Amino acid sequence: MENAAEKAQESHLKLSDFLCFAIYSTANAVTRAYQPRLAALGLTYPQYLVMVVLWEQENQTVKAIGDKLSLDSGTLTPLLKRLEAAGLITRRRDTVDERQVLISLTDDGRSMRERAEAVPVAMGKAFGCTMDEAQGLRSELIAMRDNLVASIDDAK
Amino acid sequence: MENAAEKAQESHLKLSDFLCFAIYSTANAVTRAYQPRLAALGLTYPQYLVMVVLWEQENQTVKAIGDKLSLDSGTLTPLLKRLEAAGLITRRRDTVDERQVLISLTDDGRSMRERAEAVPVAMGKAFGCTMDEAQGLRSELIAMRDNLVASIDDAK
DNA sequence: CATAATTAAATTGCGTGCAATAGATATCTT
DNA sequence: AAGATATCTATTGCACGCAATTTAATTATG
Repeated sequence: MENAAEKAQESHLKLSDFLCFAIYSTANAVTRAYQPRLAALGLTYPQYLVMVVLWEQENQTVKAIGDKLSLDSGTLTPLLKRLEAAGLITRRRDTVDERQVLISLTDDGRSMRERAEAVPVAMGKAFGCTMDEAQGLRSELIAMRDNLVASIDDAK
Repeated sequence: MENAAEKAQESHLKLSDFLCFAIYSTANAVTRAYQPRLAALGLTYPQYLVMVVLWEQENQTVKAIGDKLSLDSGTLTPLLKRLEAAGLITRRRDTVDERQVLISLTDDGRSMRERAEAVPVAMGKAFGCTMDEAQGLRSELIAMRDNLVASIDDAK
């Protein structure tokens, strides 16, 4: 038989209670769920996110894309090279500030947007929740994410 | 100028994408936030999850751990080998059913639990939400994850 | 104006995730 | 009992994420 102290400890380390794990495993499921819907486009989920960002606004720097997606150049540089190799984007140095690399859409990349419209429709159904639930959940997650990010420097 | 149909598609596209992205970017932030808190233990976040599962119940098969964490042997086998190399677990074939590999804790792995108690406490603070909010969010995410997983086979 | 500090992107190295496959073992079917 | 089927783990290959470092270019500072 366990004593009270051990029970209290358990309540902290129970996997089933972990909000973190819920976020982690749901994110993995999101990536897996996107995969068959993106297969026709030949995109991975992170690549799709970059395309969404570029469909919203062309001609962005790597830095600007990274800020929007919270990804650094270590992740983006090879990913963008793959999108370039696939003929969807172009990469060129900014002539004004040569530290920067400007990412633009090719005609193929731009025209893919139409075919991509079906993806969020299918995913919306897959989530199986109402628009209101989705909005509520989204704003709670963003608030939590910002709290987490703010806490990281303190913990170092 | 866009017509009404295009606008409707766009707004629907953005909503569902943002929920997916909120989950995705929050999960990335979770991993980054755990990192400094797990550094003292020498664990990555997925490794920590495996240890939590084993602290709850010793002597589990790779399959059982994988079911609880929704990870397959392609992810777990190398991860478990690293935990073994770190002296935290042991791996041995089940003599009754030799397809299975049983994972157990070493004394070092078992005793790490005490030091790990501080981790969920620190993370709880980092999330910056009440227990009730966390529980509510957790159950919503799990429900959504299960919907997503169920939808994957349909989409293939 | 020189140089120190900052910024942007690329590179390196490591640890996931996961699809696809292989190999060994166990179970089912007839 | 024999062959087909299913299960479990390992392996291979690829694409992230991210810390740490490097290189090049820009800006700030004395």
